[in-house]
Amino acid sequence: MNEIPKVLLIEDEEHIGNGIILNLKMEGYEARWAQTGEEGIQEWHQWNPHAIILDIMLPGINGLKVLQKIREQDKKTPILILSAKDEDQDRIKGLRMGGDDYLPKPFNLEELLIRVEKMIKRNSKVELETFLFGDFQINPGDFSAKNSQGDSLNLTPQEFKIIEILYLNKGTVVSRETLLTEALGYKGNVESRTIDNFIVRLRKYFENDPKKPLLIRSVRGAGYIH
Amino acid sequence: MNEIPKVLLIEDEEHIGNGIILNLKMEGYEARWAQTGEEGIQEWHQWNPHAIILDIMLPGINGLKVLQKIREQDKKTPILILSAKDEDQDRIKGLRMGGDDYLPKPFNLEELLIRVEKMIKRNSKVELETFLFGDFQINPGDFSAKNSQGDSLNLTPQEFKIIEILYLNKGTVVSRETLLTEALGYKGNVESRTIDNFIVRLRKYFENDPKKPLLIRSVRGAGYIH
DNA sequence: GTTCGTTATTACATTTCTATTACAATTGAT
DNA sequence: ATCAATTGTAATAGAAATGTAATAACGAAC
Repeated sequence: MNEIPKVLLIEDEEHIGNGIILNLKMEGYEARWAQTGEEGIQEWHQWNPHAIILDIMLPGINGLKVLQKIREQDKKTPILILSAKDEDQDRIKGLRMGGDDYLPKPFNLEELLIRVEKMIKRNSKVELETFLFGDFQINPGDFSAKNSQGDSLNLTPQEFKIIEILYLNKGTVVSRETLLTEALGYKGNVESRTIDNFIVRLRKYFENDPKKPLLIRSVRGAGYIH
Repeated sequence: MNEIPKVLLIEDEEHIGNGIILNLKMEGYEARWAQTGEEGIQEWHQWNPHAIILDIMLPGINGLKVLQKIREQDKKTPILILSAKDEDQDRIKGLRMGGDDYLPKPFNLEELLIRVEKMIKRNSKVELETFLFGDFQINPGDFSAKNSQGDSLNLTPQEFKIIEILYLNKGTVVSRETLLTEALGYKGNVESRTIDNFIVRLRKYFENDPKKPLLIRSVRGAGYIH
């Protein structure tokens, strides 16, 4: 449910493809690689990526054809065109046919990544700021959390609020009472194990060893600290 | 927002400026020309254009400074950077600082115009084009939907509006309230199952297994996400 | 005004989340 | 080591959000 941006690369050359895919993944994208136009069209349709990097020079079906085919049905997904030719007319043709951006080969990898990032950003509403809790990236938009291993889970609203408060008070102890009143709109009766139970659950989610918690530690007589 | 798009050019060189302004006007834009950075910032502030073409090499205040200044206050208006230098690092710096596109001089005028057009288009989300929702092609003209199996159905206006909003917010959660107010001009009373009922119907249309929805998922406590 | 298709409301079922309870385990003071 | 206080945990009751059907209200076309 968490939306890591998905990027589809359509490129036939082995070493270029490997390099791009590797870097996309290092930037935190989900990346797939289609080595032919047909494969690319199929992946686009089935996988529905957030952005496409398309090499114009492909064996078999031509890159511009692929572009055309995709644009017939899908005007939205941004497409970055790669090409060995830097001729004005090629560039113009590519852009006219629905490419969103154009990068001539050889290209600078950093620039490619920036352009991909920009394409994706401008196409998706600005998301709420995610934050890091342990090695989980927390997304306040949909209460989802994802780590680098690809584990993914959805928090409930209350679970999220507790995490958020702990995060906002990182390094200082937060009392049960604060958590009860701030996270859940609570009135009296602080003598309950409600928060403890949430903490148990959250530790199961986020701690490597829930029995020896590192992220959410108890401070006897005071509360919890992150 | 059905006005003529306004384009601001910030460029010191006489003949280049004349050429661009002339062509922008021929394309049907309203175009203004600022010959210095200061003037450009002032025009941007007062005139509020839909897009800005900015030459990095300016006398007096530096072009990157102008970019920075504008971006401090305005993250949205697309800015196309012109530069005599085609160095990777300049390009990357310009993009990093908030430029939306980059065109090295000398540039092809037609390409400039296409890029400006694209910047403006993607910034104003007016879509009367068909779009893909799941494996259904949605046609905003008549609210019809078709998939590759040849199934075809007609949405009602409200159903379409909801689909459209979900589509335009792909990847982010849309609250019931938003759907209620945006899909139909709704006032109060968000405590209604109206939206849920629409969602039920839409899932029956579009989901393979409406009981395990993939296209329109619920996010408890938040809304729906596509 | 009647009919038909669409949208809104209501009531209730279902699912999921939260709060409570009872008790176990741990901690720190003595 | 013992004891009291505190924290951890499982089971489960209770609450809240969502799913769904039935039906009422509405509005356009006739």
